[in-house]
Amino acid sequence: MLPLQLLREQTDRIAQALSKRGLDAGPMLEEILRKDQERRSLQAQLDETLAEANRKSKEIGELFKAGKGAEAQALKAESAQLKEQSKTLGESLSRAADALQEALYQVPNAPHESVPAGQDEADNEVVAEGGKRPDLPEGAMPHWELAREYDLIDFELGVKITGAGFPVYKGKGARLQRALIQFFLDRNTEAGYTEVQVPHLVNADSGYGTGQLPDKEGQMYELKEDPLYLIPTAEVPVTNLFRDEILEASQLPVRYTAYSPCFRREAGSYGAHVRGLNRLHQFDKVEIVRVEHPERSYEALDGMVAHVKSLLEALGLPYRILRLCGGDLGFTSALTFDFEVWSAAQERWLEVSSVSNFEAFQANRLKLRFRDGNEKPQLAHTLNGSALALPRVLAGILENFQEADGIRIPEVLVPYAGFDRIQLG
RNA sequence: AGAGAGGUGGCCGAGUGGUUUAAGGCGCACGCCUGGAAAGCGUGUUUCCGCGAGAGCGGAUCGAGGGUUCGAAUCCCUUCCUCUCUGCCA
Repeated sequence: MLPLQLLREQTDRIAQALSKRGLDAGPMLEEILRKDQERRSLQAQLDETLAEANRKSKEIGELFKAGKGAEAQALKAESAQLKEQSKTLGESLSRAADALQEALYQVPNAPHESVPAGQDEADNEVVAEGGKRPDLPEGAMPHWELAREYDLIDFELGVKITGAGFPVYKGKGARLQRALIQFFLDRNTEAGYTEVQVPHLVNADSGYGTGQLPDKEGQMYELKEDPLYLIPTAEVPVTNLFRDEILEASQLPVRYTAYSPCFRREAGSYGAHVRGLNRLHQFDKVEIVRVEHPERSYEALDGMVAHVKSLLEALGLPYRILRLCGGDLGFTSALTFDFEVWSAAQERWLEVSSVSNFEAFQANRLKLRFRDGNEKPQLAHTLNGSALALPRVLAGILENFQEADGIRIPEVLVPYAGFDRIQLG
């Protein structure tokens, strides 16, 4: 949710920025400002009425104390009338406030100035490319065939116990997955991120805090008996650690990393592009989250991009970095860099990380602020990124490092995995 | 899951319907005092919203949400959480 003050003071700039999402936000913003005006006017009226009622009540108290019961009775009647008024005003005010809130929820984050205008992923800007695409041996296979060949992942078993999109990892497949998690956590820790373990179920307040709610509840699994959601990413619980918090400026930046499974309904997805590990309902991910001073958030974003890049380079995977265009940018993000790994056997890019600066958009919902000395609290900036999402990294490793008689394990993973090759027999 | 006790400002802690304008203490900030400091003294110190150029004024806020009342931290209802005991359990 964009801070209202920003919308008031920089209406044109925000509208301009939003146009990069292909959104004609002008009328929307005007409507919000009108609703804001209405709310403020009602607030002023209500405050005045309540102030009057407060004065009267105090007077009544004093009259009673002085033993002037009759005069007090007369004032009571007046006071009761004020109460009636304030009740009506209060109802109007909360309706107006709700309407404003709802309208604000509809506005996506304003893209950063560096975000290119564009409709969809075709308009994303490639900002870097690295690693070497392999020359695959004769008879190279996509990862889902490799997974079957070497008995690493059993998709059908997952279907039996849960449903499509819930794979069962076995043997070296499971071990490799665990190795990756630990490798990422270790690297993130070395880079200054503090490891945290957080709940995998969150309440609705947390969903609102990071922007999964309202309107996108269909993307999360929801429990039937309790008002809880399975997390679609560790971003939700980790960022919400700071909901309703006022930090000291000296506590910034906050840097956290967390491993978690992620649950996504992915309603409406189908076809060849979602085969194998390409798109799942449950997958593992290691996330990095930062809370930053507004003046340093873009510097922090660059640092996160550099860090994620170093992970892919350590693994030796061919990758590229994209700056997302307005049309492809997530609802809550101001600037996002996506990382993609080249899937040699599928001959396509697979997204393995998304690193974003949300500026004050999430902080505004979260009421996440910081205080510099004796200054008034102000909204912090939040950022997060995957470092990294497991399944597609696994797919990339299996496909890119396959050889005629086995699969080579990246050197940095060998100490974690306990083996350097996957082969038959 | 059952029974009981609780939830008050940055922290501790008083407060059973009306000078509570939330006592008192600690912490913190500023000032006085001092050669400098400590002590001492004084002032200030929740957050959000509205009005205002500002000083400031007003409203809300005692876990959350409703209610009773002219008036609620205080009484009633709902709900969340914490602690103790019992039960269950990795």
